Amino acid sequence: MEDGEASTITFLPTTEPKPLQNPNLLAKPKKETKQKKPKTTKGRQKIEIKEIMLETRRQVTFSKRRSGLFKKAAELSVLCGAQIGIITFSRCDRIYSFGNVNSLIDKYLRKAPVMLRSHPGGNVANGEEDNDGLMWWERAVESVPEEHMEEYKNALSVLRENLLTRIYQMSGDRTVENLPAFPNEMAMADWKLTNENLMARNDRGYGGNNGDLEFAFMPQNGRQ
Amino acid sequence: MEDGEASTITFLPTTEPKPLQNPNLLAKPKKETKQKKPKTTKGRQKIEIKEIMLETRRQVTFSKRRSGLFKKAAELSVLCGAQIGIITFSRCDRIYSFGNVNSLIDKYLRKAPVMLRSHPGGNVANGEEDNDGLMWWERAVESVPEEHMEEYKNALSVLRENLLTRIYQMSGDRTVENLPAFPNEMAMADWKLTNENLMARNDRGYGGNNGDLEFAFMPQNGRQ
DNA sequence: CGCTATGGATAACT
DNA sequence: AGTTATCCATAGCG
Repeated sequence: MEDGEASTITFLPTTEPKPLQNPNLLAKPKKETKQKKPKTTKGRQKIEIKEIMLETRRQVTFSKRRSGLFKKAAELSVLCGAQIGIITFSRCDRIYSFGNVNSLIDKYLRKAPVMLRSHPGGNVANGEEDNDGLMWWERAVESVPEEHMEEYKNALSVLRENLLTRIYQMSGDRTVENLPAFPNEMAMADWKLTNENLMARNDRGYGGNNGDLEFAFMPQNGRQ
Repeated sequence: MEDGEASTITFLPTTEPKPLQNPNLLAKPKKETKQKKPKTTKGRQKIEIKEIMLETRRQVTFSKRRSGLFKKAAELSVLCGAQIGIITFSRCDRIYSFGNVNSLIDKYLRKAPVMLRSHPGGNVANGEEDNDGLMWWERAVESVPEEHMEEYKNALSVLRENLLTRIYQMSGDRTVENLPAFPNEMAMADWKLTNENLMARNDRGYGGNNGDLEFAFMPQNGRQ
């Protein structure tokens, strides 16, 4: 179960029970015992997209729709070869996530790296690496020569500060991020903007030689 | 536009054109001009959930389904008062995101904080704060007294290292995170697991006094 | 990008 | 949890 071989769950067949017969005239003989039931339920009605006030109903809807959302995400991922991660916090702050969120967060943060304005000598685009292939911020403090320690500390301080404010500053680019506190109506507007293809970002942002040093969480070698 | 007041876009009305008439007997008189069109298109067929090989078709599907996914997410967010963030990388690594991803990443990372095993003196759960209310890692390097500089540096080094490995170590809890490289079939299995309510995490993880120091990106005061 | 037919998600009810 | 009737997302085409 360590490498996610899905063990015993049959993931693909579950989506495709595949009666492998003529797909038309699907005489679904389910519940033959009570085949006569002209109109018992009202079926699915249209509901208004507004916060559900009744607690129980909201929880049921949350569970159902979350399942549906994750299923759609899985389908999209498979169909289009995309990586998708979803983070969901319920009202009472229970977290439900889908996909390899950690890896995606890593990738996401890497896409819009923090700019380090001061760092010890040179910039990384010019190949200012250590001899063991590490960027300066990856090196242990002990390996920094004493005469560079001061600026190293400064740079590290800036790095740390950038890191702390990272999350709140990344919105400078073309992503839709200017929500005040996500007051639950903004989601629609968010999707509205999203739907308008406003958030497509193709900034490579890595390996660029713009002179500034870019910070990335993890260069290449994920330590598994 | 700084505080995300959504400016001129009319978000709610757009979702609800709301004919505000009797919702039944919706005689959709669309395209009255060519009302006779017995069967022109084959409509929607069932497709197999398998990677679409034809490039153009895959892109179209990606666009359509991504829109649908984001719409569903928005609806879920509004209906249930949940915070939802989606990160999507297309095959060619274009990123599309939904929701206040930064804030959610912050919250997500805070839910399973990095344990800092060594830091200068005391642990934060015991209220080891600076007099200006900052945790030690938030303080500038310059404010660290000289006699503590050495251990400060060590701790900062550990912090940085933890930060780098953060993303790959967080999977120790009950989240489904053990995907090898997201090889595009795992998504289904992932959703399968998800669907089984295996990823509900109610670890508070914050404010706990387990003796270890917990690291959080940003304690409380997001700088706007 | 629009249209249409249909598969599938799901609100309401057991 | 299971069922069903509805509604909506969307595959396949202009």
